[in-house]
Amino acid sequence: MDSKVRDEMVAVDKRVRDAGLRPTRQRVALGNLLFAKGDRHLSAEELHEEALAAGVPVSLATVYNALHQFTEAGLLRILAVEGSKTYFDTNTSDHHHFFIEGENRIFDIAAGPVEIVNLPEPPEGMEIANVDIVVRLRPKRAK
Amino acid sequence: MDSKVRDEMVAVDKRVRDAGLRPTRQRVALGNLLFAKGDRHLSAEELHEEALAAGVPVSLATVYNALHQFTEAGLLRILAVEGSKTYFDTNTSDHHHFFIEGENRIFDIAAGPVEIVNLPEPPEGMEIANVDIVVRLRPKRAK
DNA sequence: CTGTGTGCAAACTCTTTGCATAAGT
DNA sequence: ACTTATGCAAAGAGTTTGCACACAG
Repeated sequence: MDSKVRDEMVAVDKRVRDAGLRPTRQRVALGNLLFAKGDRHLSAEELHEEALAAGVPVSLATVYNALHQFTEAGLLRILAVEGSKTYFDTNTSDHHHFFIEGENRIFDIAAGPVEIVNLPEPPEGMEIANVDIVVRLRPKRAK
Repeated sequence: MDSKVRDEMVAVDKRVRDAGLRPTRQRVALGNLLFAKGDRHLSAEELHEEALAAGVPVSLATVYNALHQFTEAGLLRILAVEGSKTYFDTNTSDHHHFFIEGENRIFDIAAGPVEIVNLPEPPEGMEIANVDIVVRLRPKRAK
């Protein structure tokens, strides 16, 4: 194994530990799949399949557990898209998404210049947790 | 029955008819519940309960059917909020939402001045169907 | 060792479907 | 009459839970 990969695994181990979770085989393996390749948008089932494909025989229930624990720890965010499945985003910073109707594909909008103006104040006693923008796309129809 | 209510029911009948749907008792009754009171955010189950409470013994399957048919006809929109339930919005014009974490409550952001600047171009061959902004709120924590 | 995590299967929730009956045009 | 809609119950998808066994500290 080259040193870069090993460093990543050490880093994931630390992230999991810092989140107050035991760095078990399964959690570290899932963490590696999630965090090693940049920003990802995954459902539990997709991650489960990836794990099996990677030779980590983790159960689906454990994948759900890990995803929720990571989310509580701030390592993941849940994406607000309609549809039956829950998607998790490995990028927890403020950024936004394109969503392709019909295909259930999601990808990031480059974070840079997008900005919302004139957002109203939240009601008394509430504060803004975050702002999600979803730009729903459809195939351009022929003229 | 006063003339205003009767006029509303005639209008709903026409909306349903214009959508290419037979104005059956159930669809008209559901349409009235949906459209008579301004903008609403409802799940299928909530609408079902309202219908029963209003003395319209409609089945849950029919509520789902009607909601989807109305959505296809452009009379409703599906809200993009995470969570297991699907919410339907009776306001189909471009507007945005506050979402209260934990309570699953949704309400409109006054449409007026909110604006997004510097939204990137959609990828080749795609066009924007719509843009949803969800502002997630949480209770302000004491200082 | 001790306690937390995991895996399995069963349970649960929300939604959709199939088919006989009822209602609209 | 003819066709489409409805209601019921059962199936389906996604997710969660309970409990015995395994593993990390």
